[in-house]
Amino acid sequence: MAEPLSPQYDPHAVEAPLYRAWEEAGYFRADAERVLSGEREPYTIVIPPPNVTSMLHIGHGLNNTLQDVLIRFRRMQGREALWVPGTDHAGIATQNVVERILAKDGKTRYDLGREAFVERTWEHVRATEATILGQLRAIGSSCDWSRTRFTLDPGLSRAVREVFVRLYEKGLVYRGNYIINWCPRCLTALSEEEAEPEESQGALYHLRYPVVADGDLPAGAEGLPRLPDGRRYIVVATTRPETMLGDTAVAVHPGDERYRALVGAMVDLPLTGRRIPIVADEYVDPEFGSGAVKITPAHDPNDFELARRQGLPALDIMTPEATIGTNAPEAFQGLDRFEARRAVVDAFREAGLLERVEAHTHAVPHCYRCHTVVEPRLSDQWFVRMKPLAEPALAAYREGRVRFTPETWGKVYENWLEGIRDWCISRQLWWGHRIPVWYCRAPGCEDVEIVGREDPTTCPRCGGSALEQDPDVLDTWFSSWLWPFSTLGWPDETRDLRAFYPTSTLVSAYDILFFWVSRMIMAGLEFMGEVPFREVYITRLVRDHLGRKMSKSLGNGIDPLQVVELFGADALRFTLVEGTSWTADQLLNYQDLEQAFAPGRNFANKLWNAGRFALMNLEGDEVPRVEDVRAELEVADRWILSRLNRAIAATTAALETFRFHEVAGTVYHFFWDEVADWYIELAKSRLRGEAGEASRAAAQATLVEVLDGVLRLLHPVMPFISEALWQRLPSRPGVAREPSLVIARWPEPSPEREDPEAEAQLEALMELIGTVRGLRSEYNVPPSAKIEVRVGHASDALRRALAAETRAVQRLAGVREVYAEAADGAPAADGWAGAGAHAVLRSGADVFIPLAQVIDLGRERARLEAELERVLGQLRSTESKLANEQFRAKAPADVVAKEVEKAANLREQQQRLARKIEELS
RNA sequence: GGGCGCGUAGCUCAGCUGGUUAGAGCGCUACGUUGACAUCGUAGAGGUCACAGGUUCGAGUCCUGUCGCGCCCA
Repeated sequence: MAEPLSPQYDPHAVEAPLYRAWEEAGYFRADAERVLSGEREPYTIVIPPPNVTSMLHIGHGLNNTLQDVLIRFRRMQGREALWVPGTDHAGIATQNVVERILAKDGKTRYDLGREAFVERTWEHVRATEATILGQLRAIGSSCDWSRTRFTLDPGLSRAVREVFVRLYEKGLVYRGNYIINWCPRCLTALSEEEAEPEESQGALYHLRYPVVADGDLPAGAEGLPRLPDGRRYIVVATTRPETMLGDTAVAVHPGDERYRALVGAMVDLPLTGRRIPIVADEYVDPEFGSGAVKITPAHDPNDFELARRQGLPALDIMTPEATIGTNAPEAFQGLDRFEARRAVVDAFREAGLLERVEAHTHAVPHCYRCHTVVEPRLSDQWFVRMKPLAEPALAAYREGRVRFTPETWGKVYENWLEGIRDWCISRQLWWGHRIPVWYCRAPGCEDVEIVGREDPTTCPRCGGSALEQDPDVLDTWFSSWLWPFSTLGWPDETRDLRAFYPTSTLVSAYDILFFWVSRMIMAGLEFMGEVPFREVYITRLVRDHLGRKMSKSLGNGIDPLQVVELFGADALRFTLVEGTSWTADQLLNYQDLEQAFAPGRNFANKLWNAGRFALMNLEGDEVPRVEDVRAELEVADRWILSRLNRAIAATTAALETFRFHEVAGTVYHFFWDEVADWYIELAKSRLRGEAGEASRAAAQATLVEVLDGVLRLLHPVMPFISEALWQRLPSRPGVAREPSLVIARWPEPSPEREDPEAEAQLEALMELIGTVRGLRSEYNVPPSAKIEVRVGHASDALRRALAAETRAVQRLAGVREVYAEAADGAPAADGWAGAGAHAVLRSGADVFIPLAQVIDLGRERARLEAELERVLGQLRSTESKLANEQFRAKAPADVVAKEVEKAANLREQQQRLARKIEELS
């Protein structure tokens, strides 16, 4: 060993150099040839490309750690593992960020102009992209960096264009004047998914619209209430009174008796001098408010639909900035929509037309990027017809070609697809994929749309060259939905595409299930004819300790790099993996990183020290293989090898079923509770050579074998420390060794190492040691005082374990001498005479510790009586089960047998305890 | 309004197809510098598994309802 290891694990000394070495060795690079030749089965993950807006947060830390766990696991299993990394240009978000930077110098994007602004954005993006990829490396992500992609790369841009053209040609992309979600701050259209509803406390305003009575009162108006001036009026309720300036009708339900006769009549729309009709439509809920609703087609999606059905005009009264525009009365023009609301309400009140105002909570849509209240707006936009794409995506799920874990997300996916609406894909932004559509400006060619794979130069109708490209760009998700195949080279038929598509697993948080996951499935089926991935693992979100979403504005985020800095990447990863739940978001305290991440750091330190101890005891020796010392293996050796077998099986099963919490927990407990707490302790004297060379060699062989196994199991979760320790393990003659854990073989359980007998022996031994320690503690026997222990009625297992591990028992329980009753029942030395502490073990054995000086007979009796009470309680419950004929008749035989055995065991314990109590009386 | 999920120890959470008087980490208490580790060790306290019914030989686990919390969709 070159130099002694420090007693404290220092992740910084280990992580960066190891990562560099792995990368240089090319371990993360996948080879399509090995797949195409049939040599290896592929395992592919495409990263959910982080936005290039800024650095990664802890949620990315979780998501990418889980991907790395999977990819490392499969790589070790011998799959051709490809993890495709990359980033997303994030249209609105990135443009916003750069605009904010410009704003600091008092500039807007218009000051720069489109070209310069885009150039400026590229600068920003190049910097953040590098930061992000660096962060992924820092947490240990084993991505194939040679395949790094960006959604605006030329190749991916070509894919976007190809897809647009194909969908256009199929009639699935269309342009139209529809109502869309508009962000008046970002000044762009948003998709349905990008408008996030938020509960907010608003008001329901009940407004009076006078019915027009030129001469005769219209039929049906007789029952209506009157204004002081005698006019009849109808009441409409709205949460957005300012939109009344754009009303073009009042609607009632056709079956509503109150208004039936009024349909076709006109009302005077207050403040505007306009007259609008009363129409009937099924959409109106007669139970809501007065049963009459105002219709504002240009500013409400439902009203828009109704207006189309009814052939009503739409009157747009707002500017793109959501101030009142020129279609509204002059008095309101220029007011912001919220100012206008107050002004309209005031005007109604003054005119005696405000019936009442009541508090009303409702969901108001907000821009998912800047949180401005979204304004439904009528405008020309590009859409994708989604129904034809959704149907195959539904079928793929229902036929099991794509599976969700946890499977409850499948239902959410299904639900969304069933109610899918067309997707608005145009954005009034500068940053993104320019829409590949040109319009001819020549007279008579106004309706010409030129859509093609190549930029057009002339108009196909007039042959002129007065062409103008659509100024808008495409929704970012219109490029990311192609990610699983565009990153592999599509639309070219590349070898990568053939080798690695469909990918294997997608890991994504639930908040982008609709935005991204579902759409990728649709795109995969449409353009590749196959699902983009076989399985989807949906992660929960990381929140702060108060359950709040982490956000910049709250300042409650956690920077993964800071965690790496403080505790190491392995500690970060372990904490995240261990804390992963299928059903609950993960809470982490940003104010107390120590509390949040210490478990991972402590575990790393424990690993380090156990490894350090082992290495100190192996140094300079040629350690044999376990197979070569089989005859010398002692019970502890056989026990830990058997336990290793179980850990291998459990870890593998947990990884295969995405039970990440169990992956971490299994390795943690096996290592800490069994290897460190028991095996190493049991083996210490042997490793020192106190039990002879053969015993020492057997312990060394076992120790190396167990460390080798557990480090392999640990590697996907804690790649750095596992590799650091594994590299230092001594090589064994006849054992071929991979150059790195990254590409080392994943362990498999070997049936011949299963050893229930050894497990039984160790279980009995651990119980005995635990009991003795408990009694010492009970009577405050100082750690330095060596005591005597007498064991009676020991089971075979315990007797053998005691014989084999006398020295260990002495050390671990602070025992001078253990006297075990012989197999033939001959009493242990001095029998049970004198004052002392008594116990009865589950294994049926009696324990007696002579403690004449410290024992308190009354206390001892009370303790045993409490113990007896506990045993009796269990015995009662067991016996009542057995006394129940239904139980005997209906419960499975093995369950009954277990209860019978348990009862016998408990009865034995009960008798022993009773006898001891009697002896003390 | 429709749908999904959660409520288990002071805190964060396990508990997979119903079958040990319910577990872990952190925190807490007592003791401990035993040559791997005080980022540690040993022992311990701490829970009517939200509540009420039901199914079952048997319910933290399945069903129904109630209360509380959260999310998604309209």
